[in-house]
Amino acid sequence: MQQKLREHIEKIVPLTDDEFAFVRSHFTIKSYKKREFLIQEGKSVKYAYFVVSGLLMLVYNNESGKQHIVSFAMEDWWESDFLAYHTQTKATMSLQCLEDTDVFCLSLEDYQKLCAGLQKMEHFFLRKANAGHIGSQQRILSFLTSNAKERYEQLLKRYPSLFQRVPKSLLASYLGVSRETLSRLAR
Amino acid sequence: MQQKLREHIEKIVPLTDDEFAFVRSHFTIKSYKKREFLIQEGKSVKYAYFVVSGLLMLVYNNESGKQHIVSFAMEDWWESDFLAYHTQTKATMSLQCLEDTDVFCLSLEDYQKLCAGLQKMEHFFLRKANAGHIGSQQRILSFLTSNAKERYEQLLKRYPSLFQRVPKSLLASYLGVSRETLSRLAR
DNA sequence: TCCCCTGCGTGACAAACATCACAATTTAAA
DNA sequence: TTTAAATTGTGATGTTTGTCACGCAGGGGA
Repeated sequence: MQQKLREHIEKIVPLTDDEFAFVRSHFTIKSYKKREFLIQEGKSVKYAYFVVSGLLMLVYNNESGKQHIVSFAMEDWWESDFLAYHTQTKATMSLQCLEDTDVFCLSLEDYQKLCAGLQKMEHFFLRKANAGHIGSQQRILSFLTSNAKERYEQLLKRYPSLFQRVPKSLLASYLGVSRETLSRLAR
Repeated sequence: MQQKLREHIEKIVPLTDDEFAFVRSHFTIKSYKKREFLIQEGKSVKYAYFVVSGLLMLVYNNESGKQHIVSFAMEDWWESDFLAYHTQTKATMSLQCLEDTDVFCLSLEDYQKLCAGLQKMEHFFLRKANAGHIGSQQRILSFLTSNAKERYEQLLKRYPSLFQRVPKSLLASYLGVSRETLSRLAR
């Protein structure tokens, strides 16, 4: 499990054993069962999470109780309600397990200590944040340029494994269409 | 003009005069006229830009020539085709002036030198990247949760000045609706 | 001055999509 | 095993939005 984290970081910045020991000391490990919540709307957000195995969804529930999936987080992804995390405010979104999931947890304080104590890690997180920003912008672009069917096909192409792992109704909620429409598209 | 850049950075990390001189030495200044391009689709992306004054739009043109606005960049914003910039590939988007605009330009090489030479600046860019990521995620959320009219009202509320500064057809293109639909909504 | 281009509004119609209702099937829990 | 809940497909219908067409007003350049 440690190894997973180390390999992930070392794709961007190589670490000595001592450095990794330092990094490692800032994280805690937790395991969650399917349907459990890592973050609940309205509560404070203690951690950012690195997914070792399993699958999470980041969900926003609007006033009328409709759920909108902002993101799926699979193996090797970082996830949190980052707005609430960084500003230390209450979560507006929830982070929930779609499968049994193992994560590394990083508190904001440890995140800051880690960045301050090891420039490599600040660099690592900068790269991750840039990638996250770019990824979100691509998703915006797909909303601007593509209709439901095209967005569905893009998702299918990019994350084929999702179609085995999550119900179609959740994919619809990620794509921004009703489950009925998605069902009719997938033909 | 220098002062603008310094104040912007110092909102996040305080700098000594020497440090700012070091920072400053990595940037060049350019001025563009309305309708000029800072980045053109298909060409390489030399710089990330910090907007001192004026207004830019980041645009994606699809195969059929329809234009989609990914982002407006006003005073104090950083903008580029960040995917092409960071990966040193050809631009898939264009960055164009909507008003006469003054910018600081930062090449990727200078960006890397700046981050490596002054941890404060790596920290600064990390904060900016996180903010950018969070901002994009909010925009995704507005696509998921809101119809055209609601997105229009959110934009109106958040960036009221845009309505004086850019034609409605471009706002439509940012919101992901046709200019006709926007025209009918705004009543 | 005249003219052309841009921006904006609006009517008519078509396409995309949401919603409601119901049924069939699969999955999970008791 | 039995029962309840979750998942999926599909028809009918209404709403939202896009597309095409047209007219009008204002501003800048020849």
